[in-house]
Amino acid sequence: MTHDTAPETNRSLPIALLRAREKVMGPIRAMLADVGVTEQQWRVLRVLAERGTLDPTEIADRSCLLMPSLTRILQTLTAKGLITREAHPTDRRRQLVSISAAGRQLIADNLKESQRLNAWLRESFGADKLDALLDLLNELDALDRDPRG
Amino acid sequence: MTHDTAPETNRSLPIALLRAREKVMGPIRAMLADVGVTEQQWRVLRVLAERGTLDPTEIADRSCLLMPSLTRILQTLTAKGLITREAHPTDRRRQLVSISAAGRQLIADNLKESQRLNAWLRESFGADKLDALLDLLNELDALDRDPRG
DNA sequence: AACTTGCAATTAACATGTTAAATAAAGACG
DNA sequence: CGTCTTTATTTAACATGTTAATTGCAAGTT
Repeated sequence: MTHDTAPETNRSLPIALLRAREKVMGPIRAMLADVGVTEQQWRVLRVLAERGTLDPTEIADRSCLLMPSLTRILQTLTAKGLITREAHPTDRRRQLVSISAAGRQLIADNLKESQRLNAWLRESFGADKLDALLDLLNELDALDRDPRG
Repeated sequence: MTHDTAPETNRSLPIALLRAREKVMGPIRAMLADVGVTEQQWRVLRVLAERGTLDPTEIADRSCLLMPSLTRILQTLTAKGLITREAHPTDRRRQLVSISAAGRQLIADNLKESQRLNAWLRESFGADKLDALLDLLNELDALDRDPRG
């Protein structure tokens, strides 16, 4: 039975990544839903809390969002009062985005639960396996050559 | 410096999964864009080609899509002539969905390129690491307990 | 200065993700 | 048989993903 078919979805990396992500994100989304922010909004807030004031391009890069999505998200976060935006002093094309006090508070309010979920994952899945998985994923992401050769 | 912050996004599993998925999907999306189907439509077609006639609920499960998304995708695929839908013989709530000849042809047309991309990944990333990664992802997905304990 | 090129951010258009509610039909049950 | 509960699918509403086009500004060139 070696006829020419596509690989089983079980061994398909894209789908395996999708399923794994769904497994991990479910509880996090549930937590965030209570506070009224989405997963992506949470990512943006965390990046801003970690790195301080940034321009949208760098936020997009660090939070793994495309610019069009980020544009809308920044509008939403501004409307919610969780971030502030100011003009760049020397380059009028750019903006500078910062997290607000309310934004920091939102993160603080959810930090413990977030850590609890992380801890559960580490225990449940195994710290060694989790680290191995993170290493493999980061290595995969580091592959920079294009598959068109 | 052990002040209480969220973990760096570098070691955040959700983001690592997202980045890895993006790395893998980029080339695949490029291939599919030439044919005019999206990644999700491609997943549905592949599941139908693998397993034959299925009802939407099982398609959703196997292709990792939510029912509302699948509803729209099935409409699109029907309009494109890539699938056919018929009423379930005994249960009028359900449908039976099958891939059409044109759908099979589309898969056949892209199978070689799809396999080439897979082969590139195996070589570039390493067959051993790829298998280890898939195993870890599947194990993670198999965790079924809820983190609310 | 006028022109060209490049970059940052937005907008547009369409597809999907996500949750909740609505529909319709099957099953259970008194 | 009629009612209640469950199941399969769809619809609604809003947020994001994705690609292409657009706008406003910066920088380089002649």
